[in-house]
Amino acid sequence: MGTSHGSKPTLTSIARSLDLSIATVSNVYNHPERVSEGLQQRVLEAARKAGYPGPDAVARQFRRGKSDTLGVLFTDELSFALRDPASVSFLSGVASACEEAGLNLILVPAGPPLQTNRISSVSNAIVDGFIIYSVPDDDPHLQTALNRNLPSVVVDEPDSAPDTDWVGLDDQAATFELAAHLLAQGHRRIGVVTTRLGVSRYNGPATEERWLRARYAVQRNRILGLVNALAASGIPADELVVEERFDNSVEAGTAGLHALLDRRPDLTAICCLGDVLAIGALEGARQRGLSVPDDLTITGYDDVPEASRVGLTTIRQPLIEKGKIAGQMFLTREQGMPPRRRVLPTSLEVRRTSGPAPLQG
Amino acid sequence: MGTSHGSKPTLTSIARSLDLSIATVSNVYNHPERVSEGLQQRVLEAARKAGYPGPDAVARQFRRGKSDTLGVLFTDELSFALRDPASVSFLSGVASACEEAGLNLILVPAGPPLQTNRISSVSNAIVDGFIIYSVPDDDPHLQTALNRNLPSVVVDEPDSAPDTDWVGLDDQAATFELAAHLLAQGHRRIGVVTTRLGVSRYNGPATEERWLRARYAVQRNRILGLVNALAASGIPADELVVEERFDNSVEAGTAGLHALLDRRPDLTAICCLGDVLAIGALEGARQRGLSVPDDLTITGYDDVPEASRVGLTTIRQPLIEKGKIAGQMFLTREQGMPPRRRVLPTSLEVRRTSGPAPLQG
DNA sequence: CTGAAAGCGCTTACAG
DNA sequence: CTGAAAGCGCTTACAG
Repeated sequence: MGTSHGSKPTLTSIARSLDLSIATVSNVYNHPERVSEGLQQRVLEAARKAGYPGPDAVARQFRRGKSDTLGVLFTDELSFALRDPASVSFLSGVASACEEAGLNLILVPAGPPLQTNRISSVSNAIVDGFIIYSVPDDDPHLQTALNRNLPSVVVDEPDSAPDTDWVGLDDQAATFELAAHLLAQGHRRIGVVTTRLGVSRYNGPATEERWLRARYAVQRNRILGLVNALAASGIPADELVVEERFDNSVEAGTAGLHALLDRRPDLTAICCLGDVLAIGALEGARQRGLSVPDDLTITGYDDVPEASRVGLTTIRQPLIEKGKIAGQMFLTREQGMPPRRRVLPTSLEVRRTSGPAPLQG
Repeated sequence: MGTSHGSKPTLTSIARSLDLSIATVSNVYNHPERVSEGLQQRVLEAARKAGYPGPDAVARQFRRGKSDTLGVLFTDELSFALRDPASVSFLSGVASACEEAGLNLILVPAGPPLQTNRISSVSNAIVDGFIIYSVPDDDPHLQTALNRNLPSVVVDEPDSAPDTDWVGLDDQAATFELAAHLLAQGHRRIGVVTTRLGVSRYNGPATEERWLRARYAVQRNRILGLVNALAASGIPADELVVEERFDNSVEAGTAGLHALLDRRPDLTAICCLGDVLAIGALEGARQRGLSVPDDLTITGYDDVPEASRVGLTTIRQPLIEKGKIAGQMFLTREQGMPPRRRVLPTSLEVRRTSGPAPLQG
């Protein structure tokens, strides 16, 4: 294309070459109805010849004061978040809402810890607002995002962020329902595989003290729900064996199951606090020659697409819907509106990986 | 936070309140080493009090001329792309590369057709360059992106875009290998389930004429590879039965398998041109009471994570790696460099869903 | 170590 | 239907 003689074409250079005002050229792109047909054609033609791709995006948004872009803040490395089908389904819902509204979507990793006055990704992202997805309590990036004073909605965690909209689940109630199901099936010795409870890498048993102080509200509430249900049946909290894995991966689920069963071979049910972990646990059971659910019950959480295909008993949450709602909350937020709080329904999906507790050998 | 008396704080307002130049305040954020410790503290303190979140992102990037943001252009609705684990793995690789380089990632849907001089998402996105992911030949959004004269890399399709880097596979060679495997196992009557060959919604049989003209290079080349291999064994092209589905989903795979088998119950192998379709086809076989691979061989393409878990015979491509390479190509592109072309290796993964052709009944 | 000045490219009232 | 002018908030040489 006929670019390249001289400097980059701009609105100004096009206007000058046609002996028009820059306002008119701008109008051709922004308000074509204000410009006569003939002039429009002349301008577009000149632009084409000059290799002018239309108004510069940054300058435009600078002037207009908005970017038509929504930021999604992930706690984790992006590449990790994208390996978790639950996050991906959520994101897909956000994307639907964005597309309808003509918004672009920018993925912002919380990434490495902040330096005090260095400009981070979160500060640097050009967005009209944030969706903050599942971030630990007191995350510094969360603060940074909130400081920008843009309309934001928090998803899942932290469970109370001041002055922002929130959408998430009642995790305690949901796991209570799961526990009730397991108890009804005769399970008494239950193990839990959870993802990280703290921000630094740790894999191993999690004491009650540890999970009670977990910086991730979701995991904390899920375990709490389980414990409360057991307590209601007279099973003390320290009966619940919890194994923690930093990563949320299939491999972590397999490893978690082995760790649990090595420690307590008498467990009859393993509750994984995410489907990906559960799928890994299923593989672990296979490796040990245990048949599911006859020898061992395994459950998940989230109901990702693969869960139904492998027959996983799990707690369903409306992942895509959650993303759509988060997007909508952003779109409908208005100045001075009080923060909204939206609790989404969950349901227990009983499938093939859970069954009655085996009789004691 | 103590905002809200008067207008939004800016670099200028902070500078004025401290009786400093704006350059100094800017330096506190951008070049702290140029400012004395004491002054830094004073400025940061004043900023905190005023609720100033640091230099405005748009203004900053406007001035600097770069946005530290990479755009990924998807052909499809974003929400669809995110439902395809192959795209997601790819994206995850791109994200890795971006994170290392401190880039943000913006997801740009090609979305609805362009109006001539209206500003589209692609024009409006604030990015330093594009990764163009699997877009049909002659896509107008591709043109728009390329017109911006930003460093861009095309992934998979179209297979020849002028003046841009490209990364993808040798799809013909890859499917040739697959066909050779099937032929060796005695398969002669082979069906194909492909995703869309054109841009408008169509589900049904695809004639040779149709797939030869497919606007999606990937599908075209995969089918061509199959046909060539069959031809080499004396099986004419029109022996290959191709069923097309617009969506790339599990459901489409199931429907595709049924359509194929309703039409030609004597098929012994079904090649799905994507793993998600193959997973759906597996379900279809189950519904028909066919045992895989004894009654029917089913194969996929891509080797997404779930493929190995269900034992799917498939062609493996390095999805995450592909994303990383695309990101790296963008990062390492330099002015005046000739376009680079990177062909990634594929390999046939023989697993449990393929086997010898059943003897004729 | 700190400051005065230019200017990035555009859109938007407003006037004619 | 077209144009002159202001100004969005910042960073960067450059000078002192």
